[in-house]
Amino acid sequence: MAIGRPRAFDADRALDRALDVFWRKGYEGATICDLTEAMGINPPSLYAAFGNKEGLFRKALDRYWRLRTSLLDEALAQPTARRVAERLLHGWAKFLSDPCHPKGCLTVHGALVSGEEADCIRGELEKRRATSQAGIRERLKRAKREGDLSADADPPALARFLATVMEGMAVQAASGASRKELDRVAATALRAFDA
Amino acid sequence: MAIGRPRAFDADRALDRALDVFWRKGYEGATICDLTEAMGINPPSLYAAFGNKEGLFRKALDRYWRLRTSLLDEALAQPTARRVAERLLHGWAKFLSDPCHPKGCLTVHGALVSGEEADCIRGELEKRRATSQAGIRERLKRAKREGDLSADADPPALARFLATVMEGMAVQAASGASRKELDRVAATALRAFDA
DNA sequence: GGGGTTATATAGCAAGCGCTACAGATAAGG
DNA sequence: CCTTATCTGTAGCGCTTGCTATATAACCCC
Repeated sequence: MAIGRPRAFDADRALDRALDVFWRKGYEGATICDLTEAMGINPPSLYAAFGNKEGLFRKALDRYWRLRTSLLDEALAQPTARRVAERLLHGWAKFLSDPCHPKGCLTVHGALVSGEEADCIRGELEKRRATSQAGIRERLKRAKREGDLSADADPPALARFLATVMEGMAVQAASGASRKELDRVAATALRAFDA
Repeated sequence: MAIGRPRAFDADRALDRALDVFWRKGYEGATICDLTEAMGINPPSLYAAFGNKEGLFRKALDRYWRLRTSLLDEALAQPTARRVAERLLHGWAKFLSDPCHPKGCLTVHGALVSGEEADCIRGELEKRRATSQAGIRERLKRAKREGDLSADADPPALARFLATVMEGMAVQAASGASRKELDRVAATALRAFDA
């Protein structure tokens, strides 16, 4: 055990609470007061454990990203491009409307608008979304090489399309769209694969 | 001419400047200082002319909405559902990447995240996006009645799909997507109509 | 020119922001 | 026990926010 007075809260649990607040309010919308209240601690404990607001956000983002990445990986592991797209969009619909956590997508919420001080956060989120899109693109390239995607298909364009639909679905979810409505959007988008 | 000292600035021009700031920074990201600087006036002039920050935003939003509505109306006036969707998405791609104004869509930017005080703004923007979607839906219903949309088509689902793609495109545009990339997304989305 | 009315510029308010100094509390090592 | 090290709670710092009190300037009507 480390020397000194031990911390009186569970850092992982506190991080989950912080993620919930950021998820609902965005990076700038979440105040230190909101966060400490949700985490059940006082400001000095927060700063001692996580550095500052940006550090806390980055650690919470890592937790969020694990959720999102597992979703993505599961989809990319499907055997065909069509199955990948299906799993991606319908899994996303389920995720966005899951009652266990706030509606919408943290990276989309936080990435759009900000005062100047949050520019680096916006950059970070943009980077992560680009990474996701690149993962889909590479998977579709492979599908084309393997022949389960037609020879005249355009993997980068398809990947961007899927990423765009997912981002749009996040906006819809944040505006109150239901699971059923999101699934219908997903099904409609998938028709672009059948054409 | 009204009695009293005349105002020394053009309210319409000032409103355009304010719109530009809100468009780039969002409702909360735009400070009174940003706004007054861009508008070339001092705070008391702003408050005398527009009430408060929220009032200024609503008036700027009305200007923005005129741009967006004219785009929508032009698309909805096309003779067939397919042509409507084409015009909608490609017009939107052009709009989002127009170098004459900031990238992205004001209603999407402002609508996602906020501190509590901006809740009513978020509600207003949600309402406007819902209105747009409803306009598309009604046009597609008409197309179905008129027979240029197949009998098994689902106008509400198609309208939601189009709105979702448009919102996703706004996110992409805000993240730096080019006109060409957005047009390719639009083209891919349109394949859902051909299926 | 004087009175009334409205805009302007300066300057600063109260409130909320992210963050921290400080003192007290709780542990380990001696 | 005392010392050292770390965490906790209170209280408040400096700064920015949206907004405004006040005094002055510019216009119309008489």
